[in-house]
Amino acid sequence: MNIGDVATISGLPVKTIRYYEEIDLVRPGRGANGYRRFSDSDVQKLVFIARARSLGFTIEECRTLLSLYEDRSRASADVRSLASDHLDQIDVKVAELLAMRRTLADLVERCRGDDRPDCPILDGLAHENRKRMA
Amino acid sequence: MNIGDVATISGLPVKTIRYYEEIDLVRPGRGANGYRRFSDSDVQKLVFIARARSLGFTIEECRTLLSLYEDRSRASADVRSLASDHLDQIDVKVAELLAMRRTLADLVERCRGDDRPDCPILDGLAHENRKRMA
DNA sequence: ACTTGACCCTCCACTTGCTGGAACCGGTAG
DNA sequence: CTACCGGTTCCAGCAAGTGGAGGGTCAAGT
Repeated sequence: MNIGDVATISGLPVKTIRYYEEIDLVRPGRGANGYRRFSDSDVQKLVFIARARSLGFTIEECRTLLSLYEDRSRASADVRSLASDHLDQIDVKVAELLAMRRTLADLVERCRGDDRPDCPILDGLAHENRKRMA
Repeated sequence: MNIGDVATISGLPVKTIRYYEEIDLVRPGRGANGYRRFSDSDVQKLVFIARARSLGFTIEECRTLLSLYEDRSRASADVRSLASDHLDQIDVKVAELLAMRRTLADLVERCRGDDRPDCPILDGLAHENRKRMA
């Protein structure tokens, strides 16, 4: 299969697939014309990677997941621990974002947003503003 | 003030402050010895930027916020719209992360995580898995 | 006066995960 | 034969810094 078809199937851009080859995530063969030839298992891998990436795993984590995927004698505990570490990281990120959201929403709410220069948002950014809770 | 003191006050790494100068967010003067000399207003700006960054504004957004900050005749509506756009972006990001979280948590939960190779996480990544909702 | 150590300087390379473009070759249809 | 789509390579760049090499400066202690 040519790279374009693989892109269609996996949902990954052509460029990204070439990049994944460059960093040795996949090793497609080559046809006589120099075109990459992707086997079914290459395609499988790319689909796998695309899913893992969409769940927020880094490339390195994907590499590890792939090697576990291909290791018929892996322990599912290894996979689980990788995944649940990642889950924790997601939770951390969500918490950070929600903290930002709270602060920012509070500032936005207090800003009239009219044509006058007076602006609690800028004031909040400029000065330590410990807001009184409720 | 020297860069180290500014770093202490703002909480920004020295390297980052130099980087901010490089991209023209601040323009400290220079002493005879070649050291950067930060005025109070430079420090103010950096504190401002540090806060804005910590709320997730990009550098370019910070640049805009700074110019609004320094524009005595700005309309607070401009600031408010920038901030509330950013708020929307945060919401999008949170929603994405929570979607990931749901999927991943579901996979993790279904994985026994023992020393056997059987693993719903890897299976989920490899095959389209439409999970039955409760 | 000399040395030590903490600061400061510049410049270059690297990070993550791609994305875009230029310049070129292969394959097929009208 | 000419389009035109698809494939190839390589080079550059994005955000937002971080790390290190290799050097200059300043203040204190001996």
